[in-house]
Amino acid sequence: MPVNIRDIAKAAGVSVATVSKALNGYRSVNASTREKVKRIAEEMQFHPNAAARSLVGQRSMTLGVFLTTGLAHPFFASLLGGVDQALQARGYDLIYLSQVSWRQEYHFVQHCRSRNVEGVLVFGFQESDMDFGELIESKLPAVFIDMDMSGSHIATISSDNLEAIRSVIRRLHEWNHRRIAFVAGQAGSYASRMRFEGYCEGLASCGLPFRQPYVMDGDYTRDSGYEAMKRLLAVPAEERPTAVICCSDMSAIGAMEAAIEEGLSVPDDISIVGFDNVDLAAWPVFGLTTYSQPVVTMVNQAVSIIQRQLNGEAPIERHQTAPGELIVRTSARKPRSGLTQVGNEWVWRPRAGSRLS
Amino acid sequence: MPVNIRDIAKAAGVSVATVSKALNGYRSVNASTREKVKRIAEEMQFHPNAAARSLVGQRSMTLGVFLTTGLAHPFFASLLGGVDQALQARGYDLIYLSQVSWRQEYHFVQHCRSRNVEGVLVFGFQESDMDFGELIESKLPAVFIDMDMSGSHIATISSDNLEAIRSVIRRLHEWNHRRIAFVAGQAGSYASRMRFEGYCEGLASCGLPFRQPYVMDGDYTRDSGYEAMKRLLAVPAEERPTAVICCSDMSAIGAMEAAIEEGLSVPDDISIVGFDNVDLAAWPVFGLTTYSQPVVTMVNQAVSIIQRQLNGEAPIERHQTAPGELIVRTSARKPRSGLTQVGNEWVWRPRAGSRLS
DNA sequence: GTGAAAGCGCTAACAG
DNA sequence: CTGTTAGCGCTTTCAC
Repeated sequence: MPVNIRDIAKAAGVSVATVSKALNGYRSVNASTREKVKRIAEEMQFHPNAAARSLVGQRSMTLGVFLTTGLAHPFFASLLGGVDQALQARGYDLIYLSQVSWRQEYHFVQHCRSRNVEGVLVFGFQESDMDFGELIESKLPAVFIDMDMSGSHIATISSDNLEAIRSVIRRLHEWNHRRIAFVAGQAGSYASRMRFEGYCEGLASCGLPFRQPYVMDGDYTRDSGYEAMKRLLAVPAEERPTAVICCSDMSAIGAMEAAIEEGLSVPDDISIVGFDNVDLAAWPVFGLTTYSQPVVTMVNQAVSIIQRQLNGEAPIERHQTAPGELIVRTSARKPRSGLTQVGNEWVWRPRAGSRLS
Repeated sequence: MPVNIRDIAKAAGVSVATVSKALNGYRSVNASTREKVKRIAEEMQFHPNAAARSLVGQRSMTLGVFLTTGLAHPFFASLLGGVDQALQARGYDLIYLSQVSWRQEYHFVQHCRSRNVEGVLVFGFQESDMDFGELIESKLPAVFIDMDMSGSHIATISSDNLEAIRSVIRRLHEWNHRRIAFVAGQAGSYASRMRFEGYCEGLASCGLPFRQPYVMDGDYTRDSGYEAMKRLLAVPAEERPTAVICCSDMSAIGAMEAAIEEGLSVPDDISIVGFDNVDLAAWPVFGLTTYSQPVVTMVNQAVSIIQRQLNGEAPIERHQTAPGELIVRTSARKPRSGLTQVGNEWVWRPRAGSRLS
């Protein structure tokens, strides 16, 4: 049923070799025959068989995407969407390699090879309990997004987590916050580690003391944010943080719920900052002030890296970083009240309860 | 680098044909040689080249997934996750065909052919402005999820939208609701149409009158739910609905926000029911009572249909339907107050405002 | 500038 | 039961 290269060779009165060359834009074929062939191919709706192509050459024009955490977290869904766009623009197709295929007995890398996948993009926050050794040792080009890996054919790309949190702290400091807490992401995840470093550096650069009780474990989920906030508030009012930075929007939302449940007003009593800027963050109920990751840029860089690797081009910047920006909504903002200067210090003042909206 | 069928033929001291047959479980090959070949293949970590395989036979072992709406809506993300699981279990790979590839000049169907995709799964609520004609006319097996299509190689599968809403209404009726409103999904989407029918039938079967002002347009988004509720409440208190059924969880959440903003308590003043049971619905802030779609069942049915079609098996049930269930949380439940019987009728009684949580 | 032919890795006749 | 062989649709030398 589908038309193949021989059909169009026949129609154009040339050989299959010429057709192939013409279609692939080789300069060795006469301009006029090239145009003719192209025109006929167009007319006959010819589309080369990808299997045949990848069988002979190496180019399968497919990239694999491996999501360690699945699609439940909206940020990764949006990353996947971005990857799709980037690939589409370059004529690549995307094959979705789920975490299910990551079984000891199966061999992820072999799967990629058998599919002639040209490279893989890996993201998700489940890093610690996965073994990427085989992938790293293989010569399969891979880009890890917001993960910390290294190997000869491996690159990583991330938003500038360090500077992100530093800038958030600077901003909070400008807004007179002096007691700033941090809710971490999944233990062992690179992003969380970097953001924690940014937290420490940010505090230092603003001359604020680091206080262990202001650092909470988490795992990027709503529930972890909720629990973290409950614990943060379980101290005398004057010791409570006035601002909390969370490693994800989901945990920030959980934190917000907990704060409100405790009768606090956000942001007047306590400011909350998220990370990612997922759709949810913009909902009026949440109005989350959050650090927006440059998804499109990151994803485009990732795909470019793989392409350059495949073309054997210039030495690759092993670790690339892209800047995002703080989106200020209502969960953290220049305070109108709540923080009061007492002597030399800004302190938190309990206020009447208020509503989410 | 990767080992091929010839390598293992050599190692096993047999011909490539024998290896191929052994590996594909043909009964015509001696049990002992079969085992031997399999063992060696295992040892040498042989994985057949998918391109070669799909070039010769028809089986590419890939299914395409076409998401008309992208991944922003969490329900579709979870459907995609389900598809992935189902495919994994059957040894299929999933190629993600985004809406971007749906350009007039490109030809979706050709793309599938060139990739030797064995069949496609289509879902998303953007039906009206897409032209599936080419796909339907092609002999490419396709299953539409919650969409209304027909054609010789086309099947559709959906949750039982009609009965879903009928059952919701029955339940609300048991809970003494008499004024039940409906917030539609995207105009022209099959699911929304069916659910509206269910709404009408449900009302009728409970002996409740249909009132046009209780039917609101929508498009499955939070914003549309919010706006719909605002309009529903813009009437004298005694005419307001006491329960609102929304065609998605997102719009239900928007509706909830609007109700609370108007000083109503959910569910004491007004009950809200969603559809889909996405993760968000279970969050305590929302506590959404919602109709849970049987994602796993639907997706498995969809994949099975395609497989049977490929195997030329039994006539296919053109339209399959799967039952879901109402998940009762707090946004709608057996009322504790708020609705009061006056004479023969239950009426809504304004109450003091309350909080989301 | 063009074409004949080899071959990518595999499966499916067909012979033996 | 096993092996030989002819392709699947394409790209790529290598002659002409």
